[in-house]
Amino acid sequence: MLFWENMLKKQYRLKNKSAFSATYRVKNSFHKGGITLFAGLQKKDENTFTKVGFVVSKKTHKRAIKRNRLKRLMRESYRLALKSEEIFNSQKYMSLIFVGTENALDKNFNEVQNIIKNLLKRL
RNA sequence: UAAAGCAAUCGAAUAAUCGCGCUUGAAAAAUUUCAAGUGAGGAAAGUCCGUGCAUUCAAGGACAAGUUGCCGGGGAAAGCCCGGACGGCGUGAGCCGGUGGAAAGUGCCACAGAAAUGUAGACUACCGAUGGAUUUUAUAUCACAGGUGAUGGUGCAACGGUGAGGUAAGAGCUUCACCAGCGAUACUGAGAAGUAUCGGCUAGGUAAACCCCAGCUGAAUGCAAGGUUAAAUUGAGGGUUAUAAUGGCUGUCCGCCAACUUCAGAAAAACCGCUAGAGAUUGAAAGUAAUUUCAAUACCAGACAGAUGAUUAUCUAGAAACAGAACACGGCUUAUGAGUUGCUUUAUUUU
RNA sequence: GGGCGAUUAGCGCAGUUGGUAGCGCACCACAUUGACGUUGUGGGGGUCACGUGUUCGAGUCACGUAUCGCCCA
Repeated sequence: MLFWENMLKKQYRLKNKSAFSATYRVKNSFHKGGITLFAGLQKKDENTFTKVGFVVSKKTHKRAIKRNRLKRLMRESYRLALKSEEIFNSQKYMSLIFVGTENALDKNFNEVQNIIKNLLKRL
């Protein structure tokens, strides 16, 4: 289980549209501070990777740079959480999706990091 | 020194740790690791113009439709750029301008006003010289014929304006002075146009109303264009290997896993197009300039749930603006913090 | 990435050759009623999204900007 160190390369990302909609359909979600976490089904096979997606919709804000900024912050927070092994039960799920909304747009890195840690705890 | 104008430039920097896309090489072995290199903008934006490129239709001519509109030059082209003319704004450096034709034709010009385009005049008004009538020839008189367009509390605009002469009253009245506008001729200029002289005295505005003239344009769809390869049906996508096929789910039995129907999805993948170019940087030459030509140098993003981030320290204006490539390019427009450089103007002070 | 459309009173909408901006609901006042509602009469409320231009004069014409919505997989 050493793949944690190299997490967030392409292969650990959620990619297919079908996979996204499948995760949404489980309806297992948590919300805090403008970020919503969707979790998929529990794993059947321990050897498969947990895949992650980050979403900030175009309706959240018009400017691409602000949406990109939030996605990067969320991704970095998740990466650091993995590295420090503060991930709790998150690896039991096949997929996770973080959805950023309007309230999270102007937050800085520390705030986003705290929110994401909190969300991971609650899983 | 202050306030302005124009042009250009920059678009925070350095170090450490962790991390990402792409390319190349090596290892491992079939997607991982290591190393090296490289990795957003002046607007990448808006999609307002114009191209290349691709597919489909058409292919000759004319009309229609659209579009542009001072002159010359540049440019692949452009609602583009440069230089000039004219007009407007500013004390000035300078800035702004969709700037052909209203004397081919049509429409419109509310309200007000006598009248809104027809060299008008019903009405109001002035005159009664000329002719006529009354009368006594003259003088005088007139709801006469007629003359006039100066007069009219209008209006954005009233058929050139102001002053003088002139007349019965008046009038550009081929009377005068100055001004405005129109036409012709001459000269200057490549041309737009400018200057001078002469002429005739008037021709309202609107073409971002129809229109006329001149120039230009095959039409439609946009890289999600389009091409190649592979696969053929899922219920959480794909690949490889191994094992089982009286198997799996369940403690056991029943039941379910075929097919059909219904519901919910999906039509998924890989490669090409894809970045060597109406390019970039530097230098030289031609030109007032836009721009063009020549030489040298290097190859400098290419993703597809979509790569540039986080932390710390130094620095600073104290965690700097506007803002993120998605086939590519030329423009235009809009957003933008703090500065820096050059030239010029105006004002003040000192010498 | 590409292509369209809309913006007028608190809300929903009209507004053609450019000439003082209207309708319905809502709101306010009065009348009717013992009171409320209904009904009737009257009234208020507008930067015509914003800016620049054309014109004597722009909701209307032209150009630019902003916001909102729709379509193409």
